[in-house]
Amino acid sequence: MAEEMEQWLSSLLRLTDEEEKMTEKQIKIIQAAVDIFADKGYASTSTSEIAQRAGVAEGTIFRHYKTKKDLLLSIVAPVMSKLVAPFVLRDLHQVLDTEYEQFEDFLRAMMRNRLEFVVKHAPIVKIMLHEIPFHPELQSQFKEQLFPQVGERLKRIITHFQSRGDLIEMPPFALLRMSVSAIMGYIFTRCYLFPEHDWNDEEEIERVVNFIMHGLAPRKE
Amino acid sequence: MAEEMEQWLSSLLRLTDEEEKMTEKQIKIIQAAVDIFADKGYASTSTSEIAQRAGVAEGTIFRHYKTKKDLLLSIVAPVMSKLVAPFVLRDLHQVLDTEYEQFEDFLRAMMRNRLEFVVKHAPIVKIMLHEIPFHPELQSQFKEQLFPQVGERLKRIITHFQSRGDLIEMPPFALLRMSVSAIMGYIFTRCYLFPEHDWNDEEEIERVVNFIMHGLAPRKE
DNA sequence: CTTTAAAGTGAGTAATCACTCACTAACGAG
DNA sequence: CTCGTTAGTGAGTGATTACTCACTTTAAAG
Repeated sequence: MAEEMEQWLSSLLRLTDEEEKMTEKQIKIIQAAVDIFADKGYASTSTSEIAQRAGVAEGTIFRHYKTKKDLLLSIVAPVMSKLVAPFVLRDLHQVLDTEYEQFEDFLRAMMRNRLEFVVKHAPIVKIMLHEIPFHPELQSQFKEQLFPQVGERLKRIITHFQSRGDLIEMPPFALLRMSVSAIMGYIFTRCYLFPEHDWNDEEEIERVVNFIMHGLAPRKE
Repeated sequence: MAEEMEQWLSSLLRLTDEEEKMTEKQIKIIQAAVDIFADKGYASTSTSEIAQRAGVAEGTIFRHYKTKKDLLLSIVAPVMSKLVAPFVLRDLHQVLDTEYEQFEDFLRAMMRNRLEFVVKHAPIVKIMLHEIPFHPELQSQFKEQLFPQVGERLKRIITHFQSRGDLIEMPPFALLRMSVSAIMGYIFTRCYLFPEHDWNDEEEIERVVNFIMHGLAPRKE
């Protein structure tokens, strides 16, 4: 448990330096693993296939990663942290509680930012989504570490705008859920359902933001 | 291909009679498979484990299902069809193009109806969501058979209310996407993210419907 | 150059995999 | 009762699995 916590903290802290002190072959291994995991799923990918694709002996994989699951976690855990990093880092300049004058500015920035991230790391995010339900280590990282912090933080932001009269009276969790649904709905459709479609991101972001703003505005009269 | 089509049609037609001419042991096999598939995922479930949980010899599984994948498909395919059946059956009395006077009545009915279905078949829907990306047979059933029909049908419904001036001017696909996002967002949160939470479905449905109606209403002034 | 530790190798291993097959049991039709 | 078909069995099979280990190669420091 202490080891997991340490691992998670370290992966959070090194946000910039990726593939830092990795061997050439180790990078090849990661690339091959990401490719095949995303394509066939973790459980039906064999270490021999990864080694083959990476142009490496099978033993080399186990020199760097104790087990196959270790390889998976070393791929997924950092991205999982980074995916929610903007919500958990207190001193991040981009998204701070009071930085945005209007809720819609906050929404726009957040949606642009996270969409960009998912587009960039699409295969790993796909692996993440598929494997979280089956690996207790990832589940606990999500349910115990990430969600409470992120949820609390977002709830405070929403309550802020709500108390200003910008949002309808409603339990903050429900407001949060509907906002996130609308945003994730687009990101998911855009990146996983129809990645080939010729999307106009700015236009769609505007639509979603307007949808949320009108849908959650205080009811007039 | 013809065989698949036949299989899919037949599974669509027998909407009522489930476990019709199944042996006791065959039912046990299906139940065990659903349990373990939902729990550990298809790929990391062994046929021997299914047999053990079902209290059956391993050979019995292969008497009824040619392969392990055959077992999966016989579980997932029918539910996949039924999940979208209300949208594809032309003569279904519950949800017809012109039956609902208001768009919000349509939304309410649809959301209630599909939520009930997902609650009822939660484990199989979970299996479905996880396995669709990795099995071309399921993918094609979704992308080529189900989605075009359902999408077209829903688009027509939306266009209908749009032309009446009930919905904002916007590409129907975008309207559809945002409506579905909001609805699925709740169903997903309710059934998979926090199934333990004490949900008040009627209240939440009302929230989501209002969210959609206000978010997609024609802009005043 | 020498030393040393880490990186890389690939044959080997026990376990497990999906699946087969020769066989028995059950059971309704004639 | 007899026959034929289907349901059910479980030991057996070859392939594949994640992982090990004794070994070689690489490379940087002294």
